[in-house]
Amino acid sequence: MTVTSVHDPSHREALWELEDAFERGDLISVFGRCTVAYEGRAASDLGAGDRLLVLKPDGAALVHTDEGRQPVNWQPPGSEHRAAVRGRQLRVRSTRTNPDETLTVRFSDVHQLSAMAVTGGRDLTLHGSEEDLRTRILERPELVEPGFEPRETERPSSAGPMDVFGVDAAGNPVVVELKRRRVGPDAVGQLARYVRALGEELGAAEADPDGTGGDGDDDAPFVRGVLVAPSVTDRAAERLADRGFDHVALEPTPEE
Amino acid sequence: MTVTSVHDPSHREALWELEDAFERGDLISVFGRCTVAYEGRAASDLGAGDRLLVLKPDGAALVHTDEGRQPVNWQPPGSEHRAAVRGRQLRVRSTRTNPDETLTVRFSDVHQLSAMAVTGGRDLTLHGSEEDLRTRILERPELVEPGFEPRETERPSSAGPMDVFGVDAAGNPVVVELKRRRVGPDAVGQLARYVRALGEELGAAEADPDGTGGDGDDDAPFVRGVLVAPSVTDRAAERLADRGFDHVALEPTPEE
DNA sequence: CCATCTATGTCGAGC
DNA sequence: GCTCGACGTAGATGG
Repeated sequence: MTVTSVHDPSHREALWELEDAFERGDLISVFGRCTVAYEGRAASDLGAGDRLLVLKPDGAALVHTDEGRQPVNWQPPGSEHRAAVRGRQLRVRSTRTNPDETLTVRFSDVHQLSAMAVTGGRDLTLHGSEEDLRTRILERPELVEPGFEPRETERPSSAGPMDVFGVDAAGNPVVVELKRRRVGPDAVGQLARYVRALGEELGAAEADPDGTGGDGDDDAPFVRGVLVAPSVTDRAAERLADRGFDHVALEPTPEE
Repeated sequence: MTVTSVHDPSHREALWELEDAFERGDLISVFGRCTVAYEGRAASDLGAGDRLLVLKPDGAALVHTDEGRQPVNWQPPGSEHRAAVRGRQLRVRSTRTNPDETLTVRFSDVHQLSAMAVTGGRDLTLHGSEEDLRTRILERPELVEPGFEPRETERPSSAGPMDVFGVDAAGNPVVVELKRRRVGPDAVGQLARYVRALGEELGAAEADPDGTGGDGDDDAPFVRGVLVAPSVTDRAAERLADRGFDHVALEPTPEE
């Protein structure tokens, strides 16, 4: 069987099982009454209570209570687990370096300990990401606006690579920033940096406060900024308006 | 006993145990071979493999593999768990609304199922946080610089509340931004927004590129910006220099 | 409920 | 190794 499990073990029994499981590289879960101490980037102490300790063969350690998605205490992958019996307690300690951090779980009672050898099945495929949004726009540029022509993705600039670079129906350069979900003002700032960088590179006017457009008399092209996202916060909308940028409401995947 | 646990249960046995545990409000862990499907803000599929499913009475659900601190799939607190036998599979589904999200775990084999009633012990005390840093500075203002006098914490401004507001030995207003660890350029931008907001409010010059100081002839006070953090990245240092701000190297807790 | 900010964020990519 | 930006970020706090 791939799973070993003991119910209400003595500390010494639990220690044997833990050390065997460490040796085998098992995924381990321990129910029990414990205190938890953490010392590292910060420091914390947690009084006695019933909790679930998960120990992974890659060094990750998680202490979960009955609430929250987040563990109440943890140690990242790359740590080293050790266990020992200290007096009336079973001590499980997970340490790592860089930064130096230690997580110590002291069990007064171990109610249940299980360990499972884990095999395969790490092929997670996530849909609806920013890449899906880019694909969607490259396949159907008119979703951005009629006449839009993508020219380049991840186009380099002094402000970093812009998501999509293209031209509009009038031939103006367009910087498109993609966000897979509702965005705040930070995304507008990011878009503004790309637009400014491209404007400087092309020797163009960055903005057009008069609203007279850049396709007129002067030769310098007017660089437009378009933010593609499902929606924007109020403050982001303000900043878009300030900068003269456009917002296109678009989901990373088609509705239904 | 506060813990129930079954080894290699039939799907029907596992279903009974799950429903009892839901009823009791237990913290549940399930080892088994399963596929995972998520549909909501994004969507994902995960092929068959051995994993650990954790179900919490507050509605949180976590699917953990043998690697990583993060669950490979999850559902936040506030979701509702349901279980059913569907053909040759035990299906555990966790759903929530706003946004509509569904996590479905289909077990072909359940190796081990445990459930524990959890009581008390949620009194986590965390040290070394940003609040500790503020406390430290208010108690010993000279750590910022000789003659510094804190006047207000969380002082409101049009750019939001600033961590600490005070005056320096020369009487210049000082905005102090606190960070508990090494910071990047974003923190400088935040500080700059506060300094500008305060400058506009006081009708003062925001910056002093000439380095002539603001304690001289003109009446308008010169608003200084000080970033207190253990250290800063190179790019952050550049931006600090550009803006004429100061950096004070300080840990949230005294060394040793 | 929405908007903003912090985090022992975690995680992955680029340098 | 460090830095930077994204995340189904989570979680807390204030309007």
